Amino acid sequence: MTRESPTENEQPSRRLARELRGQITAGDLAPGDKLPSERALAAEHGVARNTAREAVRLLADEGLVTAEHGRGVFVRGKNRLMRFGQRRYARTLRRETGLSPYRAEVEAQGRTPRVECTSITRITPAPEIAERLGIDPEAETVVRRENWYYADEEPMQVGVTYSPWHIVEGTPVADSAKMGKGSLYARFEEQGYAITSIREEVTARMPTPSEVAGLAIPDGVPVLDVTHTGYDEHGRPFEVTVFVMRADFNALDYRMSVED
Amino acid sequence: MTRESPTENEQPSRRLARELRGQITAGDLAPGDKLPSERALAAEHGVARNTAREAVRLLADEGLVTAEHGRGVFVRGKNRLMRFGQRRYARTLRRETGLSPYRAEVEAQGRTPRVECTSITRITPAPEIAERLGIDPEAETVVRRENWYYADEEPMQVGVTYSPWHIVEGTPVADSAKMGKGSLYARFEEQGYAITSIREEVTARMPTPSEVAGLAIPDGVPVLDVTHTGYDEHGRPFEVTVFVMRADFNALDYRMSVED
DNA sequence: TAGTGGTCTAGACCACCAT
DNA sequence: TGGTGGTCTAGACCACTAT
Repeated sequence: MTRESPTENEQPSRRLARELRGQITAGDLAPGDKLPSERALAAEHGVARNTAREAVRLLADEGLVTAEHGRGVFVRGKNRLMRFGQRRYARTLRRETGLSPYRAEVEAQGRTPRVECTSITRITPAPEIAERLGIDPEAETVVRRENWYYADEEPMQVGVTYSPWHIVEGTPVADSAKMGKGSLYARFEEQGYAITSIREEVTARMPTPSEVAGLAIPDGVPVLDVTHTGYDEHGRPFEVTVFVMRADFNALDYRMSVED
Repeated sequence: MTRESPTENEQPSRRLARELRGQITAGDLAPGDKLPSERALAAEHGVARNTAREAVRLLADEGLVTAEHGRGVFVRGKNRLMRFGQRRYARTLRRETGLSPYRAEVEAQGRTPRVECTSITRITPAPEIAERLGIDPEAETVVRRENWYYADEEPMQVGVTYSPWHIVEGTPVADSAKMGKGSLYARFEEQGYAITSIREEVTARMPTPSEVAGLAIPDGVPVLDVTHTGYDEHGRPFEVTVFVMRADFNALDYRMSVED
């Protein structure tokens, strides 16, 4: 599969990257190990520092190493993945643990979860949101609720939930002071909107500069972009949540039957 | 959300990147437009060529532009997404159209699909595969079937299917000459394995060098990595397929009910 | 303070593309 | 052929980290 033999006329930066990659995959450089400094690599291999730097950049783009300013370049470990699927919304999970699915998943990994609602505003929905909520964006406003999800104080995900104003007006969903414990979906259920079916549209992309800053995303790590729509027992959509997750820490796990 | 105001002490490369990004998002530079050459950008903004180049690299990493050797740097258009979900496996789709779900999706977009099976081999499965197939990797071999998916001759996905030898021995699944038309799942069904439920584990990552080469993936485009397991009516797994898809052309669309 | 990565300069040559 | 991006050199200064 992966061809790792030297090519003729191979460029110095590629050659150096290939050598380092080999040491990483062979285990000579283990996760957490520090690579030689760019200056040392340059001297040892008889290239300019910028060339050694380019080699390191290639590895960073592949997600194999992470550079830390002033400290060095380190081999990235395999990260524990948090897996989220439709069980995220299961009622039994909420009833048995009293925990939101995010908290349950993080605690299961022995880490400390924290969820912070950073803003609740009332806005005119973007067309994509209004379309999924089945409302007229010019006639109805929505409540926009931004949640940040941390594990051991490291940011993992951002979720922005949109819900029609007429559904959440006066409820805890629209007022952080009244949210209480447990899942957002418990609050929806109390308002008569029990989540019964969902749609999840998944894609991946590189993070925007503000996402890099907000989620502290290292180089070479993409994000999963999940647009989730929740439907009640009558098939009516009542909330859309756009999740942005670090792809190196998060995965999705769906199990479903195949319809005829 | 996105902060695009100049910062004090902003670095020249970031400043130039921000200006170009602004022109792109404002529409002054439309999809398909060519950016000024690196040398022109450098001269116009009074920076070294390497600095202009760094600015372009930042935009490429965000997926906003693509550099084409010898031609120039171009603004990337929004790509049509092909959406795949559990309907991919629905029997009615196979029966009504006689097409594989991939072909159906691509034709629906007015493009020309092609699927090529590049290799069929019999191997000892990797532990992750054996685990999902519920077999002992030391006691049983699997058939490995590699399929490449194209749209207008542009590679979109690779899918590698693993199935226990005892299930596919002597069947068209293990012999490309006998495959015939239609979906692989039609062939499985003929062998008594009707796909009834599925599990899909989704994550995203940057492509490996060989994936970059094989799928012709531009800079700054991640891949979706989907491990799919197919189960028959008795809940027994009979095939695992690992899909690698360009994230800028592919999306996943799942609809499912939430269990109690 | 010494060592690290981050950025920048001002050149050079090469590989690719269109004309 | 001229213009483009791709790479490389050999320096320089800055920002961050650890001691």
